[in-house]
Amino acid sequence: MPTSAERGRHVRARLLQAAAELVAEQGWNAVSTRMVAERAGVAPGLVHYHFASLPALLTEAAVQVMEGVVDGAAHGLSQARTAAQALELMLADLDRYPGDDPASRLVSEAMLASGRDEGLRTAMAGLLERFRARLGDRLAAQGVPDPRGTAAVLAAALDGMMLHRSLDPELTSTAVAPVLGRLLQDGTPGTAQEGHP
Amino acid sequence: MPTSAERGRHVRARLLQAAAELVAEQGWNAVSTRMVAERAGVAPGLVHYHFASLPALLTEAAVQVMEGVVDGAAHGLSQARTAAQALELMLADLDRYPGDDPASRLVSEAMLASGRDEGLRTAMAGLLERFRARLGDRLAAQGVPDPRGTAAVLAAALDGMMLHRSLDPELTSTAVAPVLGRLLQDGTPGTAQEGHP
DNA sequence: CCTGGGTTTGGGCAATCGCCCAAGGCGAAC
DNA sequence: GTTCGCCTTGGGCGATTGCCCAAACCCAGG
Repeated sequence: MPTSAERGRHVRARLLQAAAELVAEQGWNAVSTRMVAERAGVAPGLVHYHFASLPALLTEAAVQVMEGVVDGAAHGLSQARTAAQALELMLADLDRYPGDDPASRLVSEAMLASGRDEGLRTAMAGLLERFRARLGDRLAAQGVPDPRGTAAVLAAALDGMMLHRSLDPELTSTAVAPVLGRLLQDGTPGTAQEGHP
Repeated sequence: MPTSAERGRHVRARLLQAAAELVAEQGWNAVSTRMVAERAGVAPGLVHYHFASLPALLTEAAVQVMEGVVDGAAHGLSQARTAAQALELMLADLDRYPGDDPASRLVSEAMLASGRDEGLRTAMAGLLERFRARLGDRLAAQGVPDPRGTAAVLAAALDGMMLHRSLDPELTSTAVAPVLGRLLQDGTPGTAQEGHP
């Protein structure tokens, strides 16, 4: 028999999940408290009992989902034994998040909303930094030149391709794999200029 | 002395510009007809005289701005004489659109809104295709391998870095230049796998 | 049985929303 | 001077918004 406090925590979790779904479907600032309550199957007033405000609910919901995405990608990455394998695993993630699925949209919506919400911005910057660090460590272990800078560019490229994919479904992982493979090669002196701080 | 039709066109143009500014500042679906009218300095009712609906106004405003961005970048690109120069020009554009400026935000907002607006989606897909084609032609003329695929990845990487830059200001053009430079080198057989359709 | 604290309900508040429309302003054509 | 057509105004419509709150509810502890 669950105590009332436990039932309350369950309702809170359902509100968070409903909020994450709706942000992905309707857009960050098209989500209303009543929509969230309806999808969660509770009365409208409950939203402001469990959360201080609507932005606070959306921010907590987005951060929760994105932590799962980053940790999932980083965990898969830790099993790679070569640079090519790491790239292959990252592109598998690109297929898991095609750009028009709920998780991808949630991330994109949060990225834009972070420009107007300071708390969300710092939370997301922390997540990005964590992902870069793990990816950079993996690249360094494989002897990739400038692992830290390469990780930053690679992370950005993945995010960008996620966005572009919804405009061009042919931007598949097999299409971009040979191009990105060049990123992981040794730099040929003279062609690439120096200057990374 | 401007005729009334000419004054009408001028008001229409002001509404478009006000809409573009507000989408960048407040987000796609946080813009209201009354906000646009106020910034344009006209009565609220005028919005629905010049435009069929609010989404129609926002879509036309966004497409207009993005055409300018793409044409500007493509035009600058056409002056490059080497692959390294082309990369340099593209990174200069990255500095022009740091990710938290009005134009960058407008593009990002439109990219997300395109998932919920069919007309906007096709318009943006056309713009992306146009930019890729020009970039691909330029890369092909410099002997870059797989110019078409490289252009697609490069365009996505630029968009992604634009987004990441607002989370990490240190992601400057000088930081990523040496990394991206490797993309333009000849592929070393054996390291990059085949498979581009 | 009763009391107390956490949870839940549903309605109320003022504000804002997209869209509409009757009415007026105003230069061009006659 | 009168008529015509485009442009413009400001208010009104019903619906929806975030947030609030009095009251009911539920269950464990005394």
